[in-house]
Amino acid sequence: MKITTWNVNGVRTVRHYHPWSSTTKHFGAVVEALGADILCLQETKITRRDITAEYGMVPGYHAFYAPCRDGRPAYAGVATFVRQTLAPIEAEEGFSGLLGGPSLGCYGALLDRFETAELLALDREGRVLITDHQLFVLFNVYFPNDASPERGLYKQRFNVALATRVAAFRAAGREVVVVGDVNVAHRAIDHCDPVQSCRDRGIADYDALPARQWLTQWLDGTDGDAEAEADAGDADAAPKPGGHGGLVDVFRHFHPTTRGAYTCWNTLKNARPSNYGTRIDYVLATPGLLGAFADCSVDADVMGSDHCPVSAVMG
DNA sequence: TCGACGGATCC
DNA sequence: GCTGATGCG
DNA sequence: GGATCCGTCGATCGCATCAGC
Repeated sequence: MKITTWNVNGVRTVRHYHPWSSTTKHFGAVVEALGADILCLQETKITRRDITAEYGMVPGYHAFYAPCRDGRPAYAGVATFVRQTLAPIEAEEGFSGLLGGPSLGCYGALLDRFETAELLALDREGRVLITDHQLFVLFNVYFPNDASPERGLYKQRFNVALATRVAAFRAAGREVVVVGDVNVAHRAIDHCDPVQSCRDRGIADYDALPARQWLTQWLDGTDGDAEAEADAGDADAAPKPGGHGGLVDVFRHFHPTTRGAYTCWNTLKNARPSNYGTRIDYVLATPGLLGAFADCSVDADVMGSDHCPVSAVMG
């Protein structure tokens, strides 16, 4: 089974580009050509009104959309396509449970630690879809960009809130996969020019950026969510299935030293031909699932966006 | 990224 | 319809 | 003096939408 994540920068534009520009006229053909069993798209930039049959009824797949709900039609939005032969048990739009529609439960400390108004503000930009695939719960996430200080703060709050929901599933014994555009180049190896990045961000060390520190802590399992804190007092306890111990960056697990494996290139700088990019799109999984994965790859030959797809194969 | 520019260094 | 501006990354 | 190197700085694109004509 193949899981693919791709920030498409507009779901209605991908079919115009290589490798399907000349042969592919229909969005469904692009989905089929990608060959994923579960396809997670970010930055769909489409409103519910504009989801025509071409985008909403893809042959062979169930389609789930979470558009931006704050009034901006061309902003953010995620979509998950699941091959009908492995239909999810249930799907949830957003992560807060406050957007209405079906719910997967398992909110843990979320509503205790966040005011409803803030949760809604974090969840109404169309950044999260959750699907239950029995073996695991899948989060399709478009994490916020932190270009301005205000958005940096928003990103930090979003990260904590989302991690809290993930932790709630894990505390209930569920395995979890989180895929999407994390908008963080985790380590220096994930950045084409770490020195320039430090200059741009006004930091002395590459790891000093708050979003990078947060990702490190999330992967280490020391991100301070409520369930993790509860477990911390029980240090001798053996790790339980779906329990803590962080998340695994599946690409780095299989390719720990590969350099230049970037997933995003700045269009302003025409940076893709020279591979002047960053690795900010990830497949993250609970350690209990690691044995189920066979590989994870960066599909840099697929054009049509400033990002390329990342695929993980199970079984 | 690219180019332009300025300062430091070398012979 | 076309054009230019805007918001976003 | 003249050539070269290195660090810094600034400009750059593409998509979706909307206002105005």
